[in-house]
Amino acid sequence: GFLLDLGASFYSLLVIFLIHILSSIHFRWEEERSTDGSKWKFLEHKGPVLAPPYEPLPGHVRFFYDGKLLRLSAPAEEVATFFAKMLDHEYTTKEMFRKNFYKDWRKEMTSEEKSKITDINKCNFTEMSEYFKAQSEARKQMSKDEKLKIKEENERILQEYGFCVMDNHKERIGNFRIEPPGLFRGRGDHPKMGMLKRRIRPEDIIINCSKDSKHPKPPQGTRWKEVRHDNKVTWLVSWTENIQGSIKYIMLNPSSRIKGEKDWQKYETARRLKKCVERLRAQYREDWKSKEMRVRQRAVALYFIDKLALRAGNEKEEGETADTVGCCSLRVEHIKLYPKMDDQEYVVEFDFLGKDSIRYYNKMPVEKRVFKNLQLFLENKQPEDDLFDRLNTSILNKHLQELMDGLTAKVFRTYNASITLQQQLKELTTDESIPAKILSYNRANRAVAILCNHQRAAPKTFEKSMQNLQTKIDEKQKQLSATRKQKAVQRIEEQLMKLQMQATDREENKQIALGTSKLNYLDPRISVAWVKKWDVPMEKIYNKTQREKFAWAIDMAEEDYEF
DNA sequence: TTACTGACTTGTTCTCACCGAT
DNA sequence: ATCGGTGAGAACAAGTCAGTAA
Repeated sequence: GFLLDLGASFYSLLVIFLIHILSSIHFRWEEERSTDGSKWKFLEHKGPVLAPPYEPLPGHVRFFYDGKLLRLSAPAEEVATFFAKMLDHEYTTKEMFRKNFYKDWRKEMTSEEKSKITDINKCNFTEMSEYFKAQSEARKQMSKDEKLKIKEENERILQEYGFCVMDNHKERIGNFRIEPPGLFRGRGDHPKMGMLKRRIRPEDIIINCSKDSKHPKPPQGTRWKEVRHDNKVTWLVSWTENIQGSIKYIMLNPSSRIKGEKDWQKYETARRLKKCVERLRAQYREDWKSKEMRVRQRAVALYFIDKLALRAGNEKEEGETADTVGCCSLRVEHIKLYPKMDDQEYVVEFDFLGKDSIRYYNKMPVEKRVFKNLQLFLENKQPEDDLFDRLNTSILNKHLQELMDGLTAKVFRTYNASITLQQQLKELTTDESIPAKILSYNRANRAVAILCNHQRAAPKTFEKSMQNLQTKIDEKQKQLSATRKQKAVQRIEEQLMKLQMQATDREENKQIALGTSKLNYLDPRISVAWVKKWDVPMEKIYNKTQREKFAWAIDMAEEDYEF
């Protein structure tokens, strides 16, 4: 037995070794990964591109306070220009925005300015605003030559700062420019809107690279805050932002090995969930009956996360951010229970602001047991109380971790999104023309976007662009009826059909955003397999950037791939 | 147990270059 | 040559989740 074991393990080792060699030739995302948690061995880069220094306004651009001309000091003027640039936005009229801006602006004023400027409503920024509008107009009017110059300069900067070397590969960096100073906007009803986002100096910046690399140089006469060599993290540059006090990073582009591998891993975790999801579902249904309140809450929350693809819902510090919630942080005021609604029983109505203050509104019939539990959770509570008062994301994720290695709340979103795409593609695709297939693909993608509540405001140009398409369709139809020759008829019919598909697609997509799910939730191998199976050109599904991001999947997946 | 930090993913919206129509 | 619509990419905000300190 011992010898047999030895023999068997020798052969399996050999096989693993051979596979390893073969794959390392073709797939850099399958190169050796270390087990000690280090993310790289060698990292060299040129550091960030800093925001350009402030250029004072020309003398003829004036600022008026209470109708009188007032010359501002450079620091006060700079902050004033941030406001002036936003004058056309609705939010500069919001009380909170103006209040926060004014408070931070005053900090930049000289004592003389402070004593003169006492009321933001008496400030007149219109000349500044007009000046910036004229500037951007002038930029548009530049000659071809001038534009080319700028383009070449940008390209040069990209070549110099936009790449790094990580281990044996030259990799594209994601955001190598430091965010310029400006006024913080925030999304939704944000308590900090209008605050000054300060300029980031070299002294604020931490550089991360390997010891044996050529370290990036700070600009003449300055120094970095720190240069460290931490290969347990993937970022190249970091700094602390002053609005929330959080850390911002410069990291690699999604096309990089390190991001691609992580992405792959994410979908592999979701596929492992697929294998045990029925067991987990049986488990939480059982837990609805538990005698422990915390277990029941956990089970109902998990049911929502699974069924409705809700986010986990961490607690947030009050007053620091917009008031938004996810599953675990739902409050009593966010749901309504209807024992009967129309012809359905036990309906739960959800109405709350989720991530980015996007509204989530849904009515869903639930099982009686869930309904009864929800009634129980609501007992003796005020609207602003937590629905799940015995639960938070940490408790939930610890529980999930016990059920499956690597399982967290967000894996359910990935799993449900990907499995939905696969099912929908199977259901919707028919062996018709390419445009018809693409419509089917987009419809499958749409089903996922709806599940994940990826809405968008209908584009401003929507009606117009629908009209344009319709005009084209009408013309094509006329052209068709005017054509006699068989060959030509067929060609025009095809063109017409393509336009009609496009119109349907656009119409159905009016308020749905496909991008987020495509980029973050759908296992790209499903799409790659579909493309191969139905002979659809890859470019119809993924543009250049997406093909780069999903290069690993394009290489890996064959037409028989199953999520 | 809770608070807090750090690293990383996910999200919307803005901007601008490109391209076809006029 | 110019114009306007459009898609891609940039910008940057806002989540998730693990780890550590209090």
